[in-house]
Parts: sequence; structure tokens; C-alpha cells
Amino acid sequence: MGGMTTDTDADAGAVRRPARGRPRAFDRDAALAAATLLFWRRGYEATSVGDLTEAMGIRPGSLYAAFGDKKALFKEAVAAYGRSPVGAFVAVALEEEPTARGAFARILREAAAIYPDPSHPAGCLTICAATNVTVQDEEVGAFLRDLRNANLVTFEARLRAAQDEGELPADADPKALAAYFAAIIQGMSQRSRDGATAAELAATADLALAAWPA
Amino acid sequence: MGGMTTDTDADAGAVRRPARGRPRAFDRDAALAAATLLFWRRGYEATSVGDLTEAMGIRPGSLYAAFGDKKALFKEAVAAYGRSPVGAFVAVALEEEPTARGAFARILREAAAIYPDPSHPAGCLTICAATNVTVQDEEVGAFLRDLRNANLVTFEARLRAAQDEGELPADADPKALAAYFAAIIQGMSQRSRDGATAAELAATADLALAAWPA
DNA sequence: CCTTTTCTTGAGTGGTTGCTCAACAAATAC
DNA sequence: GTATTTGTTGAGCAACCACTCAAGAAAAGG
Repeated sequence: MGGMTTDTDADAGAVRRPARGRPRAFDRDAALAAATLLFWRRGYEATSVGDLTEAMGIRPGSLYAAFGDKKALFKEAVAAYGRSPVGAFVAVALEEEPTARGAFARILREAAAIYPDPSHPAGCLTICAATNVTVQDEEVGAFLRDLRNANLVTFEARLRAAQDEGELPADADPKALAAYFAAIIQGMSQRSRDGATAAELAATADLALAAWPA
Repeated sequence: MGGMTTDTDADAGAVRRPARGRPRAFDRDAALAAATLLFWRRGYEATSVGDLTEAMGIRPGSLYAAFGDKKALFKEAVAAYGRSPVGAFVAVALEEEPTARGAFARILREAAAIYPDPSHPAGCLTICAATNVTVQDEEVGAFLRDLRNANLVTFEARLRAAQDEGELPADADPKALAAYFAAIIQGMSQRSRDGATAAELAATADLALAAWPA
């Protein structure tokens, strides 16, 4: 997801050859991280460009030169969030856990610990940052909705694989289970935004796991 | 919740004596219903006063004369939503069902049918209409958050009563169960907004009920 | 009839929104 | 050195935001 139109870090990891013109006076990654936190806390439209420039410590012109526009900055923020531990724990659990049951148990328990963690805004950015958008920003809402629905497909694929391997009984419904876990995770994100504690969410996670087919 | 500052329907149910001045040229209830639909679909801040006046078929002056301001109109819309079948089904189920298990089973199954119903915006207004708000509208966000958390307390009270009556085993945790059902309901609302069908949500509801203590 | 009360209308308020641009600054290329 | 390239700056753009108000209109009271 790197290589935005106005960006210059196309070959990440390569030695950063000094660019030709005047060098950027601010840390692009740090500014993006600040923007991510703001979008995460307030959401896309409730965060103004003025809020962003203030938090990023730059002037509007620098923001538009470095990131394109507000929408592109948001998409980069979502990508940065997805690379962070908080945004990647679901994918990591699915990859690392040998069993589907182990993966979903870990996902729910980690969500219970991570979502209410006070070191960052509560809940999941992908779930909550663009739920209320005006007509002209519907694209942003659809962007996150597609990410959420893609997650659902990933869940279903993992569960279907578990069924093929015999971990899940033949009469289980992978699609229904995937939708159920997606709903629980989204509900836990919301509850954490409403003030739910890690302990409360851990109890919710344990109860949710009771739905796993016997 | 009637009797707003600028309203004249203080004694509801009484014969509507013709008021003294020029009569209102529009149907206040119909206008409020139109506003409710708009807030429900887009959320508080993503709905502009211009959107509202257009949908309500009135000019800004009439809106402010009849409802106060945008914030007061929103609170009236939330109250109207709460009086509607869609907004009241949770309370109705808790009141009508003799057992707690029956009540929560009915709540989840009705949510699965109601939330994706195409005759109105998807999901629950209380859950989704003010998740992304600017700093100056934080009060509106807190208003809905308090409603959601009050619902949680109601759930817990019903479950505790069930435990006292022996319906729930002594080792069950009413608070944890209440939080779990709240999370599932909020998750189902979100899923319906993301396009989940009634069938998918019904399956989610059935899986969720597996958490009920044996 | 005239007065009083209330509602509607249309123009318009100051403030904020996302965004732009000319001028200037700081680097490399030659 | 000069030319070229890119970033920063501060002023400022049109569009929209929630909201207001004077003038006129439609009712009841007397």
C-alpha cells in the first residue's frame, strides 16, 4: 500500500538517497502516526485538516504536498494502523495459531486486552473511524466497510479450512461462525469505546467462545 | 420526554385547543419522523440542517421555531425512535417475556429481523448515529453513550432477577452476561449496516445464545 | 374593525471547512 | 557561481456550516 502519488519512498528498505530538492523538514512517519491517532479517536470527518496540521506540527501546504489530500492521508493512516501491533493482531493470530479454535480464542482475548488499552484510542480504527459520513465522503465509509467485509471472508476461509482438516465438525457452518465472530469483535470494539474495561471484555470473550461447535 | 421549550403539546392526549397565533403549516410529527430517518441513516453531524429542512419540507426558521436547534431536534428524534417499534423492541421483549432466557432469545432474533429491514435505515440509531463527533458535539456522543450504558444496566438487572428466581445458575455472572449480550447486539447492528442479511444475523443470534449458562 | 400572537419566508450572519497559490528557502546538478 | 528541484510559509479562496432576523401572513381575542 506504499507509493502514494506524491510520495518518494517507493523502494522502502533501500538506502535513502538524498533527494534533489529541499529536504522535508518534518518526520513523515511521525506526522502520519499523529494523524492516525486523531482519526482513530474522532473519526474521519470529525477530524479537521486544522486539527491534523496542529497535531502533526506542520502547515496545510506541507500536508498536501506530502500526503495529497485529507482522504489520501486517511487511507495512509489506515494502512499505518494495519501495520501496527494493534491493527495487525487479528492477522497475526490467524497466521501463528495452528488451530482455528486457538486462533479465534486468541483473537477475542487479545481484543479484550488491546481495545481498552489507555495507551491509544479505544477500539478498532477500521471499525469505528468512518461510521458517520456525509454523502460526499461516502467513499471513505465504503473503504472501511470493504476492509471489514474482507476480514469476514478471511475468517470464513480459515474456518472452512478447519472443517476440511476435521477440526470443525461437518455440520458446523463456517460462514455463520465467521459472521458471529465478526459481530462479537465489532461489538467489543464499540463496548470499549463506551468505557468497557479489559476485565469486562475478557468475560465477554470467554462467553463468546461458548459458541464454538462441540 | 415531550414538553420541549418551544413546543406547545405539553398535555399530550388532551383535546388540541386551537392555538392563538398563526397555526403551524406542517405536520410536526411527520417532520420529526423525516428528521429521525435522516439522523438514523447518516448520523448526527453528517446530517446538515440543510439536509433536514429539505427532507422535512420546511425552511430553517420553521425548524428552529418548532424544535429549538439541531441538538434538541436530534434528542427529540432519538425519543421518537425509542417510541417506534424498531426502537422499543428490546424493552418490550424484556417486559413481555416471562423468562430471561426467553427475553434475550427474542431480543436477538428480533434484532436479526429488524436491523436489516429495508423499510428503514439499517441497524440501531442509538448505537450508530453519534459514533464520530467533533469536540464541540461531544455532548451528543455522550448522550447516546449514556443510553447504551443504561441499557446494559437494565440487562444486568433482568439477569440478576433471573438468578434470584433460580432461572440462572448461582455461578452465572449477570454482569458479564449483560455485557456479552450488549456487545452482540451492537455487533449485529454494525453488521447490518455493513450489509448483513436477516438470515446471516439470525444465524449469529442462534450462535450467540449458546453462551447461555447450562 | 384592530390588536395580539404565532408561524413562514428569504435574505443574510459570522465562523469553519478542505484546499490553493505565489513567494521564499534549502537542497543537488552542472 | 547559476539552474533546477522540492519543501515551507502565510495569506486567502469558495463553499458550506448552524443559525438569526425583519417583514409579512394567518389565526384568535376583543
